[in-house]
Amino acid sequence: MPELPEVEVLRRSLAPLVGERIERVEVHDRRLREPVDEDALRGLVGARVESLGRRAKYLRIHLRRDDWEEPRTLVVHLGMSGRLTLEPGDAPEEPHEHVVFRLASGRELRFRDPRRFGLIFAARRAGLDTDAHFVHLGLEPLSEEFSGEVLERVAERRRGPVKTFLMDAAVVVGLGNIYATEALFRAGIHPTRSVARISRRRWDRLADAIQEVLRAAIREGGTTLNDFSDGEGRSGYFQVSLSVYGREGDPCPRCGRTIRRIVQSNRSTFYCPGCQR
DNA sequence: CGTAGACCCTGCGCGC
DNA sequence: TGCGCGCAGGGTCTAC
Repeated sequence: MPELPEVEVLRRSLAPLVGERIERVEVHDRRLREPVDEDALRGLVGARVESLGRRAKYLRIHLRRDDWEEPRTLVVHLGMSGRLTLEPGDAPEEPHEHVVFRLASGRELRFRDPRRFGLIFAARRAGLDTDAHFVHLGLEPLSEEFSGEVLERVAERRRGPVKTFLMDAAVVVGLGNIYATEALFRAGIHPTRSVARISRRRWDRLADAIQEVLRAAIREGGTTLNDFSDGEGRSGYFQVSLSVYGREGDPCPRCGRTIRRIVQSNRSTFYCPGCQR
């Protein structure tokens, strides 16, 4: 469900969390991508939310408590079907609500995830980037150091199709199936093209296309295909701006040729045979 | 070492 | 209407 734009939209929508204090933690089902460490989460009671961050598709909720020697961070990954919402405490419990944080204001932060590919854990904030979940991650695409030049340099050590390359978090983070697909359309690059056969000019175009599509999606509140919503339950609108993703058989918005679907590494890829070479 | 494929899990929409 | 199948926005582990 969520790629970088959706997690970023979620992060921004949860601004009202800042200053809140955790009063109680309920773990209803520990079976997620990794078993939930119930004790570690309950150890967060009494902590106050200081700020909200993001790395790749991971949301980071930074916490402080007076008697802690160092701050901790609650890390949430939504997997394919996860949702994190801030709700009034009297809202009815919904299916698959695995973890619920009761807050001092009476509101609740609820983590719901039907498919249970998501993840939630607490860690010390210091050195978080050397945690096993983060240490291997590649470039942040919306950062200063991201460019066609770096992409090209990383690609020198790699082979295989560019779509697979873009979806490898060791290369660049935050791009999933939708935005990797859309960025390639915008850059006019065929998804099966080998990374060894992409010119410097096209790497530049691709880096620009990645940043453009991510920024546009954030602006539109993310992509809601089925069930994405931000922390306040609002849907995104970027799905109407998708050019090729999910549009097999439709005419290409640019040239009118029929959009095709293929499978790469077990994932659907959509592209225009006219515009992408 | 890097890459391709299977796998984790539930729900939904489609065709019969 | 009911059922089986294929598919879904992610990440990790294994076998080459």
